[in-house]
Amino acid sequence: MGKDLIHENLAKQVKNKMLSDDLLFDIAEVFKIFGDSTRIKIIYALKLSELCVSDLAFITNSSDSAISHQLRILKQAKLVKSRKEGKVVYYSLKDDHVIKLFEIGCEHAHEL
Amino acid sequence: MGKDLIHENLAKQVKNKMLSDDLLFDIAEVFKIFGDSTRIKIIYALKLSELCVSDLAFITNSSDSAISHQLRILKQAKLVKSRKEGKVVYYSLKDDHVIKLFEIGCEHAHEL
DNA sequence: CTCTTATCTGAATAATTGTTCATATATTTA
DNA sequence: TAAATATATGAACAATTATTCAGATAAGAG
Repeated sequence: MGKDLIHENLAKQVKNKMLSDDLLFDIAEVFKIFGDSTRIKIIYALKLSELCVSDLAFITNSSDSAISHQLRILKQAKLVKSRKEGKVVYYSLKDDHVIKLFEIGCEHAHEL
Repeated sequence: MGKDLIHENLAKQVKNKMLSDDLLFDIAEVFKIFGDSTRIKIIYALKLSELCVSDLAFITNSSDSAISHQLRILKQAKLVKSRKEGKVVYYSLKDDHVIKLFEIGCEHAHEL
């Protein structure tokens, strides 16, 4: 027999309706990407304009290296895309989802 | 003189338009809360129904203690609220912002 | 070709964080 | 009052992660 459940029926019903662990994990992963100050700064900056690594380093007061690392993470998460022009790599937001997510997070933060 | 900037005007313009560090930090904090599998499971479960600690522990296959810790974090972040009825504490989502954020994150995760 | 510049990368470090375990608090029941 | 139950809490531990530093690529300039 299982543990005593206070609201057995309700709890089992909810458990049956739960999304798959894989999907829930992926959802958490998306949010994790947004959950870092440096990356949020990058996202907000890219919301304003396409920018290269050293621009972003200047804008966010970070090192080129730190920004490059974070851009790799953002790119792997398919939140930004890049194009190369000579020595310079230009980054921009991949789609409107990113902007929507940012804006709703922003609204919530305002309501603190 | 400052560092050489590749796109001096553009970078300075964007930097001037940046949100305050405090606000950007708060935005990142909101997302950080969503960026954990256990908490995402809790949020999704509470989207379906008001639930108590042990219900959530059962639903998420976690210990009561782990859930209690996470609920404290969610409550401090003003994402959930609680009411006490005897020995039992019932948790629910605080507002629709939480649901909206979850759903957009969900959409993006689907598009992987 | 050589030098400089822009970006990237890997390893090391420091800091943060989620879970567990033991225990505490609060409330109901016997 | 004493026992049982639901939840909360603090410390310790393990795992993850962001940054730095040194150095590696890649591309243009001289």
